[in-house]
Amino acid sequence: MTTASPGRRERGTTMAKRKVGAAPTVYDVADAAAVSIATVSRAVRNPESVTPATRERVEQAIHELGYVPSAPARALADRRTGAYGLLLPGFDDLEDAAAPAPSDGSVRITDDRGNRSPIGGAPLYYDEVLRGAEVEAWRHGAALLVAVGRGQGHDIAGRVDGLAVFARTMTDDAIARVAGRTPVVLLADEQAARGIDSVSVDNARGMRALVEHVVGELGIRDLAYLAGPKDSPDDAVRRTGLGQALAAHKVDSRSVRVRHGDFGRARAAQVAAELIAERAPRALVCANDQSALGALDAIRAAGLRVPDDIVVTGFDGIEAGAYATPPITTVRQPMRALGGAAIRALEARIADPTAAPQHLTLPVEVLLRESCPPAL
Amino acid sequence: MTTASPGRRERGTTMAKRKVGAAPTVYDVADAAAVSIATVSRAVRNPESVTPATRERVEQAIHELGYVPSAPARALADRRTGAYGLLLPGFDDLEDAAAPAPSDGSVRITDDRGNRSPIGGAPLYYDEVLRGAEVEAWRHGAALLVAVGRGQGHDIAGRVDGLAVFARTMTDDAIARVAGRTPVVLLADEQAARGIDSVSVDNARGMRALVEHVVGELGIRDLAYLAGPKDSPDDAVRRTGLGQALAAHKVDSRSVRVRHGDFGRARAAQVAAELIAERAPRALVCANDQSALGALDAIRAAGLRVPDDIVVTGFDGIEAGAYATPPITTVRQPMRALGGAAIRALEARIADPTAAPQHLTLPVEVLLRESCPPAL
DNA sequence: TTGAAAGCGCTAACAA
DNA sequence: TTGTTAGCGCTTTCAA
Repeated sequence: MTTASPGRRERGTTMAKRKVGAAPTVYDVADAAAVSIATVSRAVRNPESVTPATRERVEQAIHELGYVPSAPARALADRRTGAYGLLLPGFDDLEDAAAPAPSDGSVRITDDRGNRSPIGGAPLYYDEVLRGAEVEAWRHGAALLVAVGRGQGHDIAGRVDGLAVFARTMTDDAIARVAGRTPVVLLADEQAARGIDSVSVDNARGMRALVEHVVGELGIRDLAYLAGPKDSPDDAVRRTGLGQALAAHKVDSRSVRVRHGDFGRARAAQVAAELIAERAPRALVCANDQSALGALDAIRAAGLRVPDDIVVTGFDGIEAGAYATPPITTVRQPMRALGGAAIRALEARIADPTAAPQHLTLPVEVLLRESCPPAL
Repeated sequence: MTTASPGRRERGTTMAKRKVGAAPTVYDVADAAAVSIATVSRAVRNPESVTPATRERVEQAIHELGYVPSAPARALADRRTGAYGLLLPGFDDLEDAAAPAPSDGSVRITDDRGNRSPIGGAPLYYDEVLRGAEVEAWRHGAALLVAVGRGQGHDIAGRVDGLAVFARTMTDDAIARVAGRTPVVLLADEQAARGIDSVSVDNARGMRALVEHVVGELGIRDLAYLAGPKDSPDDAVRRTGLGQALAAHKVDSRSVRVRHGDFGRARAAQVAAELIAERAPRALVCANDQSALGALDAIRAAGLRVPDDIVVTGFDGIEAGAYATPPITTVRQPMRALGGAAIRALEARIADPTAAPQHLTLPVEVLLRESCPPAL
């Protein structure tokens, strides 16, 4: 090292020249305000700890230089990043962001009749959770890092003070590893009996309340259930709620025909059509809204009316359900609240690392819409 | 400072005891593998630069300790954070994430008939952009930080290597300030004539192609336009496209009645009803999908059929449009691609800070659905 | 109230 | 190939 190397020592001198183009640092502010870097730090973090005059000078310098504190430097010194991570499940169609295809003036025209390019309902759900989490993080002065699950989740573990992970986006193993290093909260995982904090939604009670409405209020006892995939935990808990409602009203659960779909609209339409061909139930309870949309298709195709001939219910509260014809009665999940609660759980865990694992269950809400008749 | 202070010097000794509970660092790995911290760093960053034997030992130690590099430390040394920021517009209803309302066993039942609790279509749009951005960031080994616009955007400027900002989420002033410190790309801002990079979508051409289909292919010359708010830039460019299509087919644009809505479904239904009461057009071109949904409501209420009596078109490609009855012909925005392109623009800007401002316009796609009859 | 200086965990010269 | 060491920009004792 020869001469003009701008080592830390030299930066403090009033003569130090700031490298042009580089972002201003505390040293630059300190120089400009003729104080030490410690004072700059104090003026920023704890304005009361410096005299008004000094504070004024520092603020002035900060403004003139356009100084913004370096988050990494702060994080290193603080030993906390001030950021939380949210790990979303990945979908299979993540490739199309790659195609830049700049405009050459032509506009592609696609015949989408028959709905060949479906859009899932799931993204909206995650988006809402994300917003809830972001807002809550912001309230705590923290930022939110998002990642789409690619098994590991490892890559962002070193970037955050805590990680909220959606059920089934990481292997249990990977979760255990990460949880050993940083606080983790499991989202929407009702099976979360492990020693890890979790926040989920009361699927079972939601379905129970919905079906109790159909059976109790509407007096319908001839039901069918359009289920999700056989291995879906979500479907399982919803079905539990269904069973409870039936039991509460002394409806023999064996009288309820159950058919499995895949949570998708198209498959649901097929399954519902078969069910109706066999014999139309008075009410068709669907495991999710997408399935209910499919059921609507099948019922319409069969020349029957909703809710006059068949009452239909969904689950989730997706947008398309509200816009369907008729709008679908459903159970809305508290998506924003879920995201917010996840961040709060992380904060709590950081505040008390030794507390027993917390498992929070958020309440859902039944939304009555036109696919059910008004209470009799 | 007295004795056992684990200063940096001492950490390197083989006897250094790691503070329990704290995340392991390069020093811990170095101790365990009996190498220097530089070697650990090399083994991690550039495995080829160490001998296989050393690499093996280091990897072993890393695995045993569960070591994950500290992103802040890396960022500080590298002078880059390895993260990009995405600033989303905030909605007005951001407060409900606060209500935790833990389950007390009750489930609220709300009568939502008449769709009193609408969900906007916008979130899906942003969610898709977000995913596109996340995937692209991940491809580049970077993380994605999201923030919901609160005017400043200042808070995350120090956390990222570049910031993608949606139009109208920050004041021009704030953008200029941030842009002075870190690369910024404006999203979906077709007015972006400033010296800042931008990526937007070809709204005008999309609308033009859509209307050319209606006029040219379907031979409809009796149109009405259901516009958005009078001050909406999005609406303005779409209307430009409309005008171009009309001109191309020699339809007098004064013959096209224009009514302003607010991009929302309810208002659109009112406006469309008035329009129809006056005189039903053969085709109703709507400024966005939500408006088209409202138009559908009004047309149905008027006892008319779509597309037999009136052809309806939307814009955006939201999910609900595909699920409407009938499904709505629309222009789909390349949302994922938009997010991906934003990140790529940021990378390009970082690679060459002095290049002239880039303005990229992505092509859209027309989706023909049942609200338009098949080409004659 | 202010300043000096150590140290947060890592990278990258430079030396060996 | 490996080790030593000087920072990266900030916070925080400790002294003055």
